[in-house]
Amino acid sequence: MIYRLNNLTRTNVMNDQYAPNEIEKAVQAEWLSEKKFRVREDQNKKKYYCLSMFPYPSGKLHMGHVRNYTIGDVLSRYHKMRGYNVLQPMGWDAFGLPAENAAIANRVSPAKWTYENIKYMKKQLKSLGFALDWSREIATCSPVYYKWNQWLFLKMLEKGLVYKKTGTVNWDPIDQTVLANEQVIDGKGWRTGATVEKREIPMYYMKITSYAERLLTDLNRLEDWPEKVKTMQANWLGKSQGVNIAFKYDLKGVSKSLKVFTTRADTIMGVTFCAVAPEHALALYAAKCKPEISKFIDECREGSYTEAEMATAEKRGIFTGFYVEHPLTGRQIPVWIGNYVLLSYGEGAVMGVPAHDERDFYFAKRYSLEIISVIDFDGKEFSAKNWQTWYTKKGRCVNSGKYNGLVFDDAVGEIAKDLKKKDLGDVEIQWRIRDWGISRQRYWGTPIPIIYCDQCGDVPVPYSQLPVVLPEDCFPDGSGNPLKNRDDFLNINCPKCGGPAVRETDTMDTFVDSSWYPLRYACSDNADAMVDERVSYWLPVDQYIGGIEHAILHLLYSRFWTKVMKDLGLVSLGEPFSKLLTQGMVLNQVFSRKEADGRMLYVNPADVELKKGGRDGKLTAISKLDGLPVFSEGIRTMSKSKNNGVDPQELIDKYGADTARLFTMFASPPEDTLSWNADGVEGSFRFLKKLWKFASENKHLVQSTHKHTRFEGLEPNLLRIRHSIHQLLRQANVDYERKHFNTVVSAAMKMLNVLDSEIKTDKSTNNVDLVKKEGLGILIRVLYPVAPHITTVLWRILGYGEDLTIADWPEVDQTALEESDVLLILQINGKKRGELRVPVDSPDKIIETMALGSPEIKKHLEGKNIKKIIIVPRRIVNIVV
RNA sequence: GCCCAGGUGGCGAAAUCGGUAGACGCACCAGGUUCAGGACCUGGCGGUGGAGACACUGUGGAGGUUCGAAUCCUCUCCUGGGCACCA
Repeated sequence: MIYRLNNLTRTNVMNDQYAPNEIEKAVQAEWLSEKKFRVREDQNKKKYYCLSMFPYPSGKLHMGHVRNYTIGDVLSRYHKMRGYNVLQPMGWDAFGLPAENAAIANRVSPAKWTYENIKYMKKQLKSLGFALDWSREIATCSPVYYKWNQWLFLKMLEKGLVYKKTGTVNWDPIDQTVLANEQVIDGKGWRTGATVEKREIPMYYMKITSYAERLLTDLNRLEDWPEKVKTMQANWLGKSQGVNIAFKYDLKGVSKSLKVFTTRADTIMGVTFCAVAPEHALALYAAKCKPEISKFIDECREGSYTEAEMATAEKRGIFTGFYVEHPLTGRQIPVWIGNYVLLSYGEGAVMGVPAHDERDFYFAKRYSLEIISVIDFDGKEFSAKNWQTWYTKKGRCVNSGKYNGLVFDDAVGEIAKDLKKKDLGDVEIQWRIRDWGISRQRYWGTPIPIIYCDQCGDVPVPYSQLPVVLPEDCFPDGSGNPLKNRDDFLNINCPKCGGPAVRETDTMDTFVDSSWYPLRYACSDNADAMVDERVSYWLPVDQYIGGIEHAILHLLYSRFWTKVMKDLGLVSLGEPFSKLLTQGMVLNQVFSRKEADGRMLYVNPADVELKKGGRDGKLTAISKLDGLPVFSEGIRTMSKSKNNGVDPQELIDKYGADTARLFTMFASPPEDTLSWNADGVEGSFRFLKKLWKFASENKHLVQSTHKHTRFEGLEPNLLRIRHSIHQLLRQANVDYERKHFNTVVSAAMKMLNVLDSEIKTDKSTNNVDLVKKEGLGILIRVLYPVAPHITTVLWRILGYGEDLTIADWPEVDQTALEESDVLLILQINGKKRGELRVPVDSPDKIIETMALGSPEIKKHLEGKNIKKIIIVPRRIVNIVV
């Protein structure tokens, strides 16, 4: 039977116990049938676009989702009550690797797996009662969505913002396939165990580097972004001013130069070697005649290419046999190949100054290269034996000829000037960020709209032929992209010459999908354009909410795409997100075991039992599934790959959505990391039960008290109660604004405590009812954004009003906050020694006298001289002795 | 390795500003209530000493600034996030 909210008669439901599942079904049914959260543009209202990062449809919701979407829902409902026109949409980041992994594991097509997951997770989201406008739902794997990925790709290609070059990937030599970083474990392929190699393949790139300056300066416009995120992005962009320097050399009689970039040109006289990346042309040339160099380069190819890997790997090198000429001294400088030099940073070469760079120092020590100190640190002794952290500090030049005595800025200036005169260098701005490689050698993604023709080369798919539709019935098996075997997809006539041609089989990075979905929600029903005028009403997003793990990549790519769309005249928007809330990760234990075939097995913590074993009583973890031991890997963010997610369904089934939401909000402030532990749920459930009981015991109130709202002549205890309620309301307001929902919940709990226990002791008078009615009305509204179902029912049944979703937010009554006296803390030397209640605004002189006269203070003052007395108004009297 | 955060009772946490550390909950303990309960009520609850009033001590660790520090500064340890193909 479907429970209808309007069928709940005013008396009988309140006689029952709190039954969350029935209440929630009824309330949700009404929200659905009345389309409560569907919104349209309304120029008369302030808009509030509240967006939570859309989920990857991995199968089930996990607690991270519940947390994320509850935060968004709380903010949406709060702002709606504050009078905003609120848009809160939802959709699916539906392309990606896990669908292919599922296909490998279960022989189900990624499409089927994805759509089934979406269906289930949508049901879960609905059961949590989020105020979502489902009419705008999008899934990035749908052709009506990804068509516009392809469309914009082609536009960017026209503008020169997309280009092709080679890039490095992880190559599994056995499966003959490209691996994601996640699929490389300790340098080995996840399925084959083969040592992974770096391989250069052609890829498409988006020119994010030409937007670097704007991405950096516009960070200043993002006033309501966390500082930490802006810092991380600025560091990622990595603007640095330095000097590019050319080291000349002769190759078979041809004069060439090795170009390096340095931020420490002041140390140029300390250069004792140069190092190039293993893929550098000079290295490859050297390898031609020396097999040991060739072998070294091959060894460098082993392992994945991630920055973390490169930075932690042992620094190794080999001499190329070449020398280059120092641009200022003319000295011959040996050129080495270094496994720590990145081809993609600058031109793949660095100058080595072992005395003032830690990495160069250890490299020089290892290969017995010369170490020359050229910086003086206020006379501190330099030693070529052991590294000191101060060697990298800036100081005055020494051992540097004409530059001796110059400080950093002057030295760099002079050196750059001299290099420029010789045409061997100049000051230069360098960025850390690299162009965005978007090609993926995978099936489940947006097809890149390019056709290869023997006659015409790379030909863009004509706009009229978009979208290039991805066949949905492929089954990846882990050994490469199945599109390569789909002749119906592959073979096509060249749009230019009409001759036989083949399609590109690479698909796009899924970060492309998520770079513009916030815009699409404004106009998801428009089949004829990527965006339309509704975007200018809803965007920018007023509040974006998502995990801190997206602080850099997703948010940066999204900012980049928005700027590109602006430059293409599609939107007038400069930045997509006005305010950002970065949710802390939800963590849980990770348990794993290495299987006999070398693969990692992850066991969900719910399936792990901790047993005290052996004589030492040590805890061992046993998998309940097979009775065998598993090992703790510590606590990590909940993820599918580590199998440590917690399915919220059990919680919802047992306690209801309101409790799940309330508990999640109460557990900690949104920005904090949260280690999952469901122990406190009972308390949240108990609170809602207590609220229900209190309301049902007092259901007579609302009808019985007459409408007047005058609170004059209240008894002192009732004045105190009103004081507490309004103080708590004020606190809750502050906490809603600063998004500390845990203390909003505790304010609501305190309100109920105040109303329940303090009034209980009084005889019921008209005044008591008046104060209770007001207090409960405030409590219901304060709690509504967090626990919308129970409050919706109480609001209507108690007769406060029909529709809580649009009720007015309660106002703080300033007169209720007035106080006649205040409690001061008495301290001696900052240590609490007593308390003193004084009338508000007592003069300092009187407070002083009273404080000195208090018995506790007298006792502690014996035999001591008072030096001074500090009075902090309304707080503290500190006597310094 | 580099960049960014965070460390407060047995546990989650609170403390808009540098001004009573531990609000609000969980767990636990004591008592009550109930035929029963995955129910409810009352009280206690950082540590040490003390019968008690109370005293000392206490916000990862070590220093510092201040009348006063969880909060500011320096160093250090630990934990988490990111490091460009997980999303």
